[in-house]
Amino acid sequence: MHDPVRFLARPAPRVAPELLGWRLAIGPHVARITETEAYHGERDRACHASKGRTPRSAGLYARAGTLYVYLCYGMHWMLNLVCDDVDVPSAVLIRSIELPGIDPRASNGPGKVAKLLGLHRSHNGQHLDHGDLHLLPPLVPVKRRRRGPRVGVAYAGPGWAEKPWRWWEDGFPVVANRL
DNA sequence: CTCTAGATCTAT
DNA sequence: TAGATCTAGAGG
Repeated sequence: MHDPVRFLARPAPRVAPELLGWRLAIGPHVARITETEAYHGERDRACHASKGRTPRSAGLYARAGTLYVYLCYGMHWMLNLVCDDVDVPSAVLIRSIELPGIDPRASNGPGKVAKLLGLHRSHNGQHLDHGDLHLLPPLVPVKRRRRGPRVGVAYAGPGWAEKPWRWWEDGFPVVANRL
């Protein structure tokens, strides 16, 4: 099952751990995904769809393989790969990547990821099948998978803030959670 | 219309 | 630990 879109067409919490090791290709870059985070359903208080379908969250309800790219804190673009079926808001945030010749500490954070890959507003709503960003199956398998709570979602409250929906490859630098 | 908080990062 | 920088979404 190496068709990227079909691979993504499942709930984000199931896709996110398996997405480690897959590669993002755009222009001259081929980045290996080393950290992911899942957001799923309107009940997930950390998900942008927690307030229902709005102009911003609409993309989360699109078909698997759609890109959900949004501006965070007024200065960082976040790349999400939409998952699951149409009308089910579900997506995986790409938190860290590995790029040839680049220090892993320079590519460990969603803001850095988008910046390094040159992603911004115009990529929002694009689809993997028709845009300039492509998802390729793993070449180098993931050695060991680690799991923990999502970052920066304390506002989501009990039950959602601590949900261990973040995964990363052991050995790669991870951004510590803030309290 | 106004206001606030935010899926961050960097420098201090 | 604070400041940069901006916009979606809620409330009036």
